[in-house]
Amino acid sequence: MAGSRRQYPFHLIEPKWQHTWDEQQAFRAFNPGESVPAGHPFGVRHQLSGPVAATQLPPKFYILDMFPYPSGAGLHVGHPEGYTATDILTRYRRACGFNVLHPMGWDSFGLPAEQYAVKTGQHPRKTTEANIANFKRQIKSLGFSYDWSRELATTDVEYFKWTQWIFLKLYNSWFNPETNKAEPIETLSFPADCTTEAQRRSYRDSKRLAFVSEAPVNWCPELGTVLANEEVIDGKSEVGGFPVIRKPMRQWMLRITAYAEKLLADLDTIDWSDSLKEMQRNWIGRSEGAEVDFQIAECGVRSAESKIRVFTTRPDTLFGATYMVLSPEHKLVPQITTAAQKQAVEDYKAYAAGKSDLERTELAKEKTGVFTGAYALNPVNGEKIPIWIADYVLASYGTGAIMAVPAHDTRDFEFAKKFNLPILQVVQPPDAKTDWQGFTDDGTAVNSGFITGLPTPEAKAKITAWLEEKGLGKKTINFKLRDWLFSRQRYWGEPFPIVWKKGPDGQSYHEALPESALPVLPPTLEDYKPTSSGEPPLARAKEWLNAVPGAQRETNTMPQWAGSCWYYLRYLDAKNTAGFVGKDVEQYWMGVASGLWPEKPALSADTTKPGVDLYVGGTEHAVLHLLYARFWHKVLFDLGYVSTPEPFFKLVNQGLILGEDGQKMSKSRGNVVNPDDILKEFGADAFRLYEMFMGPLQETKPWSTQGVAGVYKFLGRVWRLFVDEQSETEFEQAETTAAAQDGAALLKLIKLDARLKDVAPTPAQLKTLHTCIKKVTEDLDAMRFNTGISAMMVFVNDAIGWETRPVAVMQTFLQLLAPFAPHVAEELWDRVAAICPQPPGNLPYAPWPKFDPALLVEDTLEIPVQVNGKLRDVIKVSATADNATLQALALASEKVQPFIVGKNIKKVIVVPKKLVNIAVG
RNA sequence: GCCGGUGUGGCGAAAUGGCAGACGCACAGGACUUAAAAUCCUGGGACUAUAAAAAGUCGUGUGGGUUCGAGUCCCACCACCGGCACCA
Repeated sequence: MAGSRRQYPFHLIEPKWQHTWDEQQAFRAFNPGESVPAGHPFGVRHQLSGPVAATQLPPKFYILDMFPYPSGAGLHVGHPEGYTATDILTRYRRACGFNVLHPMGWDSFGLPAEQYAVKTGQHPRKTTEANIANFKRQIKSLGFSYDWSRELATTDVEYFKWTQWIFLKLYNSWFNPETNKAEPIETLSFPADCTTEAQRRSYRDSKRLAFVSEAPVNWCPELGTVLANEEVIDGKSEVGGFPVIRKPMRQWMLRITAYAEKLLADLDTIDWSDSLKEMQRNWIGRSEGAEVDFQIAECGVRSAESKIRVFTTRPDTLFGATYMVLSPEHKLVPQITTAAQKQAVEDYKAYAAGKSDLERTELAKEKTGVFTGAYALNPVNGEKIPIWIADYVLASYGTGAIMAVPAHDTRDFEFAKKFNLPILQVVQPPDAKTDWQGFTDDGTAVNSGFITGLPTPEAKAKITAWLEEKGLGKKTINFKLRDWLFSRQRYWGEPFPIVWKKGPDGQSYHEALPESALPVLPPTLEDYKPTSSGEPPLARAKEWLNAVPGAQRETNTMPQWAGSCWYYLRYLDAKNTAGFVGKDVEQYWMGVASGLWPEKPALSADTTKPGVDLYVGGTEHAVLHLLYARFWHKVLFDLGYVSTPEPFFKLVNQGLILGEDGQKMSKSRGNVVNPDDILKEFGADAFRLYEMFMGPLQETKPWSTQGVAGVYKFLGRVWRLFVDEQSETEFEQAETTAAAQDGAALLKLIKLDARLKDVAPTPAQLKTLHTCIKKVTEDLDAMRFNTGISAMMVFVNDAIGWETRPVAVMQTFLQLLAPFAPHVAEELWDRVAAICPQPPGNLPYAPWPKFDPALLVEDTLEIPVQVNGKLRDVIKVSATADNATLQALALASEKVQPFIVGKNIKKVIVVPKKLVNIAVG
C-alpha cells in the first residue's frame, strides 16, 4: 500500500475545511433566547438573526453519542463508528432544516488516571487533561460537526458541582408510594411513635433516596474499593477482572428499587432494540408470586418467631412442598437449630460464608446443605416438613427462605435426590408422555386438595385467594434489582456533599451540606493509594476532613457512573451557572415538541417524540449507565426538573469492530488498528466512509484495511469527476519539487474538468441522479449507511462515462455525499461554485435535495417470465402494457415455449409491471 | 439451562413473498506504459456440456411445510455470537 499514488489531496483539504468550520462556528446549535450572529449559515438558512425565541427556531433534533472515557491509549476504530453514524445523521438533519444539537464531552473520572497517580504521584487531573487533549485532537481530525461550545468533562468543577447538586436532591427526597413518585423529604410524615429528634432523623434517613446501609457489599481488595452489583461479573470486577468478596461495610446506596416498576414499564414507551430492553427487563427481574407463612412445629426449640415466611412464584405447588430451605444467613437459623444439629449447622454456615462469590458460582453444580433439626407445618395440610439450610437459597432475594417442591423445581429436585427427601407430584404435565419429575412448566394441579384439577394459572389464583382469606399469605411481587451501591473508596471521583456529626447520644449521623457549599472540592494529596482497611484516600487529608466546624467530611466518593447519569442534560445549557439546566432550554430540546411549532416538516422523523431523539453507543452499558441514567432522569422528572419521564427516546447500539483476523481487537493479539495510521494514509473522509460501508451499523464486523482502500479509490473517482487530470499532475509536480509548500496556493493549481458545464442535464442523467437521491435519502432515514454509499457508487460509475457533466446534477450529488465525506464535498462544492449560474450557499446548510418520482418512471420494462417459478426468459415490454398483453407475450416467448408445449397450463400469474409466472402441470 | 441475535460466493455484504449475489474487496484478462504503479475497460456462485457460444442442473446452515412462486412466512433441528445464570 505504501508508495501508491495519492488519490486526491485530502491532506490539504481536510485541515482546510476543519479550520473553516471552526472559524465560522458553523455547527453551533442555538438555544432559545440566544443571539444568532449576523451571517451565521444557520441564520442565513432560516432567516434568523439576533435573539431568537423558541417559537422562531426550527424543529429541534438531539443526536447524542455516548461520551468516551479518555483513556491513555487514545481512540480506537470502534469509537468513530458510532460517532460517524451520528455525524452523518446530524449533517443530514441539518440540511433537512432541523436545529440539530450534537455535542461531545468526556467521561473523565475513572480508575486508570488514579492508578497512574498512585504509581507516579502525578495528579489525576493532569493525566486526564492530557488524555482529553489527545482524544479531542483525534476526534477533531475526523471532521465531526460537534458544537464544541458545549463541550464538558465530568471532572470539571463547574460540572461536578451540579452532579453533587443532584445528589442533594436524591438525598433530600423520598419515594411516596401513595403518589408513586419522589417527593421532597419534608412531605414525609412521621409515625406516631417517632417523637424525639433522633428518632425523626433516623426515620427520615431510612426513607431517603440516598441512604447509608451497613449491608454486606462487593469488596474488591485488589482495587481497594466496593463495587455495584452491575460492576461484578461472575464474581470478578468488571474492570480488571479481580476477585470480589462479600464484606459488611457502611456504604451510600441509592434507592433505585423504588423505581423498579417504572423502569420496567416505561421500556414499552421507548424505541430501543428488543435485545437491550430484554437485558434491562432481566436485570430488573420482576416476578409475581405469593408470600406464604409456615408455622414452626413444636419440637422443644424456643423461637421468638413462630413462623417462617417464604416467597414462591408457584403457590399452586404448595401441596407438594416436602421440606423448607433457609439461606445460611437467615436470622431464624440460630433460633430453630436443635442442639443435636448445632455443630453441623455452624460448620455449614462457616463453610458458606468462606466462599467468595466466584467460588459460589463455580460450585453451583453440586448442591450442599444441612438439616437444622427443626420442622415446619405446611399451611395447606398441616404436614410436618423438615427445615434445612443450603446456600442455593440466597439471603438477598425474596425472604431468604423457600418452600421446596422437588417434583416441580429443578434445584429442589437435585437437592431432594441428593439428600433423599420425598418428591411428591402435584402438577400433571399437559402431555401425558412427559415425566412429571422435574416438570416445571404449567400443567394441571393433582394431589392438591381443593385446587386439584385446575390448570396452573387458575390454581395459583385460587390458592392465593385462599391464603389471603386465612391470613396465611399474600400476593407479592419481587425484583432481582438491588439498590445501587453508590460510594467508592477512591480519590478521583466526586466528593459527597455530606458531613458526619455526633449526636448527644454519641451516635454519629450524616447531614447534607447546603447548596451554597457546592462544589465540594477534593483535597490535594501526596499519596493516592487506597488503604487496605477500606478507608478511602480522602481520609488522609486531615485539614480537608475537618474543614467544616463540628463535623467530619464524608470521605467516600461517587462512582464513575454519577457523571454520566445526566451529562446529556448539561449539554443543553453547558455554561449555566444558575442551575444545572435552564427550564426553557430543557423544554425546547427535551420536551414534547408538539404544539411548539405550527406544523411538522414533511419528514419521516416524528418530532413529537420527547427526549434525546437519537442516542448511539456500545452495548456494554446496557444495565449500567443506561439503567442509572433512566433512574436519575425519573427522579428529576418527579421533582419537576425535566419534562419527560424517559431521557433517551431512540437508542441504537453500534456493533463491535473486530480485528482483521476476525478476533476481538486487543493489544495481546496485536490486531489493534490505530485510526491515526488510517487517517494518515487514506484521510478522514475515506475512514468515515469505510466505517459506514463495512456493513449494518448494529452488526459485529471485521476490519479490513483493503476495504478502506476501496472506498478511498471511490473518493478518488469522485474527485476525478470534477477536476482536470492535467492540472492534477502539475499540482503533484509542484508539491514534490516546489520550495513553497503553501497548501492553499498548491490547491489553486488544480482546475475544474472541462466536461463540467452549466448545461441542461439529459433525461438519463436526471434519472441516475434522482435514483441516487431517493436511495440515499431513504437509507439515511433508516440508518442504512452501507447501501446508501453503494447507491452513490452506482451514480459515480455511471457519471464517470458522461461526456458532459451538468453542474446542477454534479452539485446535487455533492450534497448527497457531504454528510458522509464532508471535506471532499466542501472542496468540490466550493470549486464548482465558480461556474454556477447562482451562488450555491453554505454546503452544510444547503436544503437537502428532493427526488422527483416522475423522473424515475421507465418507458420500457424488463419482465421476467417464470415457468413453475423458474426463470425462463426476460421480455421487454412497454410500461403501459396491460396484463393480457404481458400474458400473451410471455406465452409466445421462444425460450418459454419448450417448457409449456404439450403441458397443461394450470394458471398464469401476472404481477403488473413485475413478473409473469406460468404454472404447468 | 433461560433470554436475545445471526447463518447468503474466496471475503465484507445486497435483495416491500416476485430475475439471489447490487455495491465493494481480493482475483483473472485486456488497454495505456520501455517496465511497473496508478488509471480505464472486461469477466466472474457451483456443476454439466461445448472448440466457443447457446443451453441445462443445482444453489441462501439442516429437514419438513404453506404458496403459482420462499433467502424472505410457518414448524422442528443444528452451529456461532451476545447477555443472564441456584432470583424460588
